[in-house]
Amino acid sequence: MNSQARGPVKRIADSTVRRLSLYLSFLEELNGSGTATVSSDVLARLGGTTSAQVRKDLSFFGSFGKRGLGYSVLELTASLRDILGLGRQWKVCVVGAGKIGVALARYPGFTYKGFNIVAVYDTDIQKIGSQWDALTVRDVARLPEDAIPEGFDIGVIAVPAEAAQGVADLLVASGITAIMNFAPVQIAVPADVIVRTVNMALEFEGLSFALANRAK
Amino acid sequence: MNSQARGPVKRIADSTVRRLSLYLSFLEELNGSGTATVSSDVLARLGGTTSAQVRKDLSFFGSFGKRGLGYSVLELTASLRDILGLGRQWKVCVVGAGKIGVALARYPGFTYKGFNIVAVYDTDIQKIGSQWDALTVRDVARLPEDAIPEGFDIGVIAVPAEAAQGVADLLVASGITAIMNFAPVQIAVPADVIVRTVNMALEFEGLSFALANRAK
DNA sequence: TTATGTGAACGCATTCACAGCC
DNA sequence: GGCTGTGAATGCGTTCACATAA
Repeated sequence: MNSQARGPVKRIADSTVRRLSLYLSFLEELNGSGTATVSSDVLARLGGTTSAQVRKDLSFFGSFGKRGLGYSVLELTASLRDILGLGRQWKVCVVGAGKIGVALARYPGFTYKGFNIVAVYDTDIQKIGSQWDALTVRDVARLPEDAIPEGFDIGVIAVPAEAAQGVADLLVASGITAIMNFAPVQIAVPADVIVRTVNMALEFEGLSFALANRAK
Repeated sequence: MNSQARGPVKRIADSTVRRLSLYLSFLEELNGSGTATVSSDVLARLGGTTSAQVRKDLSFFGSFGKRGLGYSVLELTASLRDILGLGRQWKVCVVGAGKIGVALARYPGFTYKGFNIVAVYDTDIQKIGSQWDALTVRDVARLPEDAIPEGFDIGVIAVPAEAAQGVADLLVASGITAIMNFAPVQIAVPADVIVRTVNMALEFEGLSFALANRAK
């Protein structure tokens, strides 16, 4: 098989996808510093893993390197962007015009990576109509009628835990099939809807566990 | 072996710790609704896993249930809080008085879970001295001299990517051995320092991958 | 010689299945 | 009878080791 094969044949592990994202960020940095070529060994060191792991991760998607030489930084960057679906723009709508939404919108490289926040919704009558950078906060009741014409790809849940499931139901009913959930609860959705939950409480509790159980 | 054993004998998988945190959140909700007893099966359904998984997760730390009956919600809550190191208060200092720091400080249940933000630092002369809820933003240069007397347990990195490694070095030099990193870069620290990185870009790229590669 | 690509071996997390106790 | 606790079996991600190509 020669380079540029695409489309995973078997299911790809989450851990692999996370590492691919990491490799991409390193490649973009290397690009900036004018490096033309990298080896799996260098990428491994940057990512805290092994060269075999790097090569295996890439091998699921094709052959991108040259034996004896390594990988072209430019080409591998392009391949990874393609693999991760970053070759296109995703339209993101955010429900909940609070702190998390603001942090997201201003997150460095967010738009750059192809995630465009095109709409913001809230239930709070105080917030509806207010400006939010270039966007006007809309009434969440309008979400179902907006979703199709505006072509939202991803819905972000940035509301308190109690409201999260209701928002998820609304997103699903509006035809949105990919959800990023920042509320600290599990949400239930149909099998064909993709959900990822980022739960800061879990992260801190993991740190707490490590602290409490470390060898003194 | 009877109930209340403690201290993991073997290394515990990250995935296990995450699930324990999840179970705890369910238990707290059950507590609120006055439920006295749960089975591993109920916890499994809430967490999207299997009853065997729940029992196995708990078994690493002891025997907490009654055969034929299930688990006392109250007792298991207490045990999990203990296991996760949430029985005590952790003193947290945040470096970077930006959006993420604000989101953190106002995150529901953050203080409740035992994480107390006791200091905030920044390099920006504009921000130093300003009020940040009950706290005054301090000059990051003061961090090393504050760390020991104020007893910081955890340092939070909430600065841009470029500044993250420098802050990490400063935290380590100040004697802080547990770091929560919100900057979208890997940071290097000595082996005895615990680091957890929360990288929102990675989460979104994972969603993008799932979207791009899902069966149409 | 150097570094990739990959089948095979390995180790660990998950699942199974059932003995043990309420 | 119901549900826990756990050794054993399974499955899967990681690591190894080497054939392959520049």
